[in-house]
Amino acid sequence: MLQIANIRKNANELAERLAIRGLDGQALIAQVIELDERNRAKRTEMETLQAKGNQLSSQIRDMYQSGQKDAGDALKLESAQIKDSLKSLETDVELADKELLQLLLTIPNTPSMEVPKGKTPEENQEVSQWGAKPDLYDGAVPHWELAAKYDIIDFELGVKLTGAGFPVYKGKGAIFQRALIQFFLNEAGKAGYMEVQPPLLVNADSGYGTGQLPDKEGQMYHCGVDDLYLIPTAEVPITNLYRDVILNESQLPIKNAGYTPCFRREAGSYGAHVRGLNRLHQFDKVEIVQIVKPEGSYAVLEDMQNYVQGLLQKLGLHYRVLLLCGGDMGFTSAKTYDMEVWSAAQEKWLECSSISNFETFQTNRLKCRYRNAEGKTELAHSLNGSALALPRIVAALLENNQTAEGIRVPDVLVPYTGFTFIN
RNA sequence: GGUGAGGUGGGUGAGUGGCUUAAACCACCAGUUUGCUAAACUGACGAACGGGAAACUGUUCCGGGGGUUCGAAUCCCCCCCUCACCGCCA
Repeated sequence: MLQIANIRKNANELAERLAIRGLDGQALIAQVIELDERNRAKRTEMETLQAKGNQLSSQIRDMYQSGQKDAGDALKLESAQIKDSLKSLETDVELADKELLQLLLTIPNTPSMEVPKGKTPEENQEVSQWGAKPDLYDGAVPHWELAAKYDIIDFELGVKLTGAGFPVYKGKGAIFQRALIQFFLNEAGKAGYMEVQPPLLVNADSGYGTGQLPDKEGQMYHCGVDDLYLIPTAEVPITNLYRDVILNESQLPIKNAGYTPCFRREAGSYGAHVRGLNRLHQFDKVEIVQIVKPEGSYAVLEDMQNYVQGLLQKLGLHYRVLLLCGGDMGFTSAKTYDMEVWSAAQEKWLECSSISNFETFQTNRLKCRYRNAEGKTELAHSLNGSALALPRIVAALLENNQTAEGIRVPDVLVPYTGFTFIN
């Protein structure tokens, strides 16, 4: 959620930034400011009256204590009248605040000025590419066929147990997944991220804190009996560790990493492009999260982005880095890089990581603040990124490394798998 | 699931209707002094929002929501959560 104080102060800049998403920023901001001005006038009126009432109350107290009972009784009447008029003023202010809040909740984060304008994925900017498309041998097939051929991932079995999008990993397939998770976690540890194991179910407050609620309500699995949500990403529980917290400046930057399964309903996305591991309801992911001081947050975004590139390079995967255009960014992000790996047998790019700076958009909701050098509390900036999401990495590794003899395991993973070929 | 006890500032925790501007202690911060991984002393120290150029000032906030009252952390009602014990159980 955008900060109202910031909107008041930097109206033009924010309007311009919203326009990067293809929205009418001027109109939105103008609407907010108009509501805000109206609300503040009302609030001042209410507070003046409250002050008067408080003053009367202490006068009444003094009179009773000095034995002037009649005078006190007279003031009581006046005080009761003030209370009456306060009642309607208070509801007015409450309604006005609610109206403003509702409006603010519908406004997405303001893109950073470096974000390209645009509305569709085609307008994303390719920043860089690494590696080259592998030359596959003649018998090369997509990963879902490899999965069946080597009996490492069973999609039908998952359908029996649960439904589509819940695959069962078997044998070397299961070990391969576990090896990747372990590799990603160890790398994160080496890069200074503290590992956490958060709960996989969260309450509604946490959902609101990181912005999944009310925006993406339908995308999360919900346990009605206990009113809890299955996490769609570790971003939710890990970032919410810092909800309602005032940090000391010396604690920043906070760097956390966590592995969790992720659960997504993916309502409405069916079709050929969801085949195999391309889109699942349950998948594994290692997530990195940072809570930092505002002034350095964009440098941190670059660090995180470079860190994820390093992982892909160690795995030897051909990838490209995209700077998302305004219209393709998530609701809460100010700047997002996507990483896409090349899937050699499907001959297309697969998104495997998304790294974003949220500036104060999440921390404003989370009330995640820190005490700066002057001792003032200030909202921190939050960032996160996938490092990495497993299924599409697995898909790319299976497809790109397939040979007539089997699937070659990348060197960096061999210490974790204990085998060099899936065959 | 049963029974009981609780929810107060960054933390511990006092506070049963107005003198609370929320005590005290701890932590954090600043300073002084002594000097070796630090201690002692002194001082400052809740948050959000509003008004003001500023000094300053107003309002709200003691789990959440209602109510009683001129006045509520304090009294009443509803809800939520936590802890302890018992039961069940990995």
